[in-house]
Amino acid sequence: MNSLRICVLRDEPVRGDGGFVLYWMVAARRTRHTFALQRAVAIARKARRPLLVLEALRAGYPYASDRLHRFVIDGMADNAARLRAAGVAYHPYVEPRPGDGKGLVAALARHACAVVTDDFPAFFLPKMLAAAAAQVPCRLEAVDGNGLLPVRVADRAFPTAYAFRRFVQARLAAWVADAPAPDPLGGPGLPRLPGLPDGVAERWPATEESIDLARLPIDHDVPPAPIRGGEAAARERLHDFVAQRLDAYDADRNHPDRDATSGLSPYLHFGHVSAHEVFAAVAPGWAAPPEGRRPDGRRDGWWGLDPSREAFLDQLVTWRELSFNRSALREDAATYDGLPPWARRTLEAHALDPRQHLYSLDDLESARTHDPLWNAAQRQLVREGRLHNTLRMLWGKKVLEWSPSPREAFERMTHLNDRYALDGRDPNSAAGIAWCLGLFDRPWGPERPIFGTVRYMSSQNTARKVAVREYLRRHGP
DNA sequence: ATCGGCTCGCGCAA
DNA sequence: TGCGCGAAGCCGAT
Repeated sequence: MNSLRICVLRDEPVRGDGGFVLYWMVAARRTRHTFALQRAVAIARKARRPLLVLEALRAGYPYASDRLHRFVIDGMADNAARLRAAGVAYHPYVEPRPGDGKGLVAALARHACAVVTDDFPAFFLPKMLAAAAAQVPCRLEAVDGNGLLPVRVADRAFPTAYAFRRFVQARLAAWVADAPAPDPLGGPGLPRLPGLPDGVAERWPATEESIDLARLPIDHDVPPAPIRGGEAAARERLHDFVAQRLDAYDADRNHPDRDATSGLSPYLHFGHVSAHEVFAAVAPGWAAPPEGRRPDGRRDGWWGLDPSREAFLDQLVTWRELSFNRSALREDAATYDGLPPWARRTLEAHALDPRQHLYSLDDLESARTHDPLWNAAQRQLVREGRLHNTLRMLWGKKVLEWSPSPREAFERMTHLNDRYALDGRDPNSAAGIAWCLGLFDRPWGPERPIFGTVRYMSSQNTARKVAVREYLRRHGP
């Protein structure tokens, strides 16, 4: 495991007299293909101490809802089964009320040889980690298992996919070779942990899969999504995609009426599957581009694979990792102010243009606009927790067109996506939205009202280019 | 049906 | 300094 993956937040020797090594799982919520768990196991083996995995879910984080909670708790059931079978202590904890979990990590860390956790460059996790670092009295490491490349491998954020592709193409082969262990729990067993430190289980009791979400102070107006979360569902989804849909990905992925996308985004977001495992399933044995291929930033043919695999890997590697790189290196990544200067310039020059349709956030949230295709997209987001890629672009463009200002449009899109999308609050998802306002894109003439030179899209043209009849029917009122 | 122009910033070649 | 090129577009001319 490359040292760029490990961020030492508290640099102390591993305590020989600790009761266990603590892995505080917050982002890579899985037991396979995970650098963080692998690191925690390695420290525990060397110290000959048990491992304790704490998987926590707060109640008071932004947008906490039945939907997001259900998905994470599904994953906890998988992790519980796997870890308990491997003889590793596992403590799943869902906060009953905001703040109740305060002190749990510190209470465990007092007895720990060292603490390992996940490094995730977005949402409230960096702040939570910084706060925890002040409470943990022993060695604390945050492990970056987000992507094929460590998120901090570059020292700058890239402005375009083209520029990032050049960078990735020159380095990817080496990083692909440095993959996490498929099963970090394999090999010699660890000593068993006799029990949690006194008082911990009483004050912070373990959560059951059957927990009653209705009793939690979270947003009950966003019901669970129609898909199950967790590592097992993620793996099933991955293998189903590779077997059933990958071959037609290039031809079908942009067509809302065809069931052609991978649907892996929510699982990647919650760490129920790793980018490495997805990569290995899609491009088994891939080690390097064809002989003599230059890292020129071009998309086609670089991998030496068929067009469908190349198209999917461009999503998984170029676009996803571009957004993680941006999220880790730019403080303003998740804000309107983080848009490229040309885009802000042109949007603000048109901020006061008259709007033909001006909707309130409530109109948008309730899918009450004059545009049936947009309403269908919004209903898919609200009902299913996802939004087809092709329509997400159109969806965002129209939020810009129908909002009082570009800044307000950005806030609304972020709100709707973070609240309803299972993969909201993720760098990749956030970049997909910001793209609608010019991020990673280029200007396109002619200059238009509201958009300026930001790329324009119309529902009419979208419906002309791709079939949406079935989509409109399925996501009708 | 296809084509060019619209427009900006970059990386590289010269 | 010039040039080619880029997430998925749009529109009008041919």
